[in-house]
Formats: sequence, structure tokens, C-alpha cells
Amino acid sequence: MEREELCCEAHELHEDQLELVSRMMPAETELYDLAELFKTFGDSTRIRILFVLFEAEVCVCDLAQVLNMTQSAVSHQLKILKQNRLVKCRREGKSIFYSLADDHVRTIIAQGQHHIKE
Amino acid sequence: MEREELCCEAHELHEDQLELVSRMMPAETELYDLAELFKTFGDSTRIRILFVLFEAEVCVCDLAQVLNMTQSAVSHQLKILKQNRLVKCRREGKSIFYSLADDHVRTIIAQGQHHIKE
DNA sequence: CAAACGCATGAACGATTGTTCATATGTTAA
DNA sequence: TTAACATATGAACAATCGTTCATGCGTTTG
Repeated sequence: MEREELCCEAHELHEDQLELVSRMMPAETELYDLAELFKTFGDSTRIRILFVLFEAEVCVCDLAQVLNMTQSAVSHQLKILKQNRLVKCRREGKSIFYSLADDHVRTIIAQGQHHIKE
Repeated sequence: MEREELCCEAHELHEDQLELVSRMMPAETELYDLAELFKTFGDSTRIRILFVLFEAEVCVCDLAQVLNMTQSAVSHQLKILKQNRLVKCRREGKSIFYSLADDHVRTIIAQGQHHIKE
């Protein structure tokens, strides 16, 4: 990450714009967390898992069956979804049931759908 | 992607649930496009670029200066943002000015911020 | 207790990603 | 036209990612 020494002088950002940008720019940790969150949505397997959970609370083996994936692959992705608090789970006997953590998930996906369909 | 032959019988999805899930599941191309879109948000460099564009229309070298990055790295990321229609650009002399493509970008980022802050 | 079941996890692998470096393209000024 | 400037782009590299395979953990059943 090298800093450019000089910049096109004709279009240099005004001082007040620079101040505005730096004032509105979130902290590094927030930027990182934001990227981490969207990265979680950035895989079609995880998106498919979320769409199943939009309709029902399901156990891991049902997820694997519906999505035509191995149980291991589903478990790995569920772990990522859970780490980013997109899903939650509860144990019931030998099975573990997964469901959406909250409604932000629906909203974010819906906004994404809206964007790609315009 | 191997299909599981058997599944926990006790918690098997009901037929009507299966039908509901498959009815609400988007087509493969839409799932892919959705993942592609969120993948674009899933990098802190691109997030930082977007936060600058929230405040001002800027040329590439100003972006590089503000973000303390090389012009090349910024250009590569701007290409990805443009391919996914998150930003647009116009030429003015030797410079090329980038700005937000539409307001979905703000909405999606805002939803993400809301989620990580709860 | 042991066996079976449902799920989680670590290692390994190919595939993808973000940056750097060198260079090409397009525009303006001399 | 030639030089300088602003930006774009291809190759190369390390780093990260998603899946598979083997195996471990927790629970229930016999």
C-alpha cells in the first residue's frame, strides 16, 4: 500500500470534502466487520441455506438432503453463518435445528434481490 | 456434491414444507447473481471506496490518495464495483470521476451496519 | 456398557481473490 | 507529433475460500 505523492491538481478534493469523508468513514474494525458480514452473504451455497431457513426451521441432515450436499459441507457453512450471527440453533435429541437469527437477514437479501432485478 | 441417501426420519421435512421451499428458492442464475453482488460488498477496500463515494464524486487519483492506496489497486476494485453496477463513471478531460450508481448501495450498507451494531 | 445416529471439525486440495509490478490506452498540452 | 498525465489492464504472487475425506464429539437406544 504505497501512498501516491502527487495527485491530479485540477480535481483535488477540497479541504471540507476531505474533512467530511474522514468524518463519515467508519473505524477500521467496523469496516472489517461490515466486509465480513457481506462476505458471508457472498456464496451461493450459504444463500441457498438462508432461503431454506426463510421457510422452515430444519435440522442439518434435512438441509443437506434438500440442497443435495454432503452433511459436512453444510455443517461448515452453518458454522460460518452462525459465527456472523445470521442463524441460530437449538438441540433436540440427536438433531440440531437451525433457524434465522433475526429479520435483518431477510431485509438484506431482499435489498440485494431488488438491486439485481432493476 | 454427494446426495445423502438417508436422513434422520424423525425430523424429515414434510411434503408441504419441501414444496414451499422449492417454490420460494430462486433460480440458479439469481442465486449466483445475489452471491456475486454481496461478494462485491465483502471487501473492506471496496467498502471504503463506497463510503468515500457516499460523500462526493471523485476521480481515481483522489480516491487513491484519500485511501492511501496505489492507483492500480483502486482501479482494479473500481472495475469490480462497476461490473456489479454499484458505481458509475464519467470522463472529464484526463480524469475519470466515479460516483454511486444508485441508492440501493446506501440501503444495503446501512442494513449491514444495523446488523453488526445490534 | 457398547453401538448407532446426528453433527462438528481438522487437514488437504484446487479454485478464487486482492495486491503489486510493468505496461497499454486515451486525453491534453507543447 | 511528442511528451506528460490519468487511468486501465494483464501477469504473477501470496492469501483466502469451499469442498471432500477422515475422524471426533455428544446423544440416544439397546
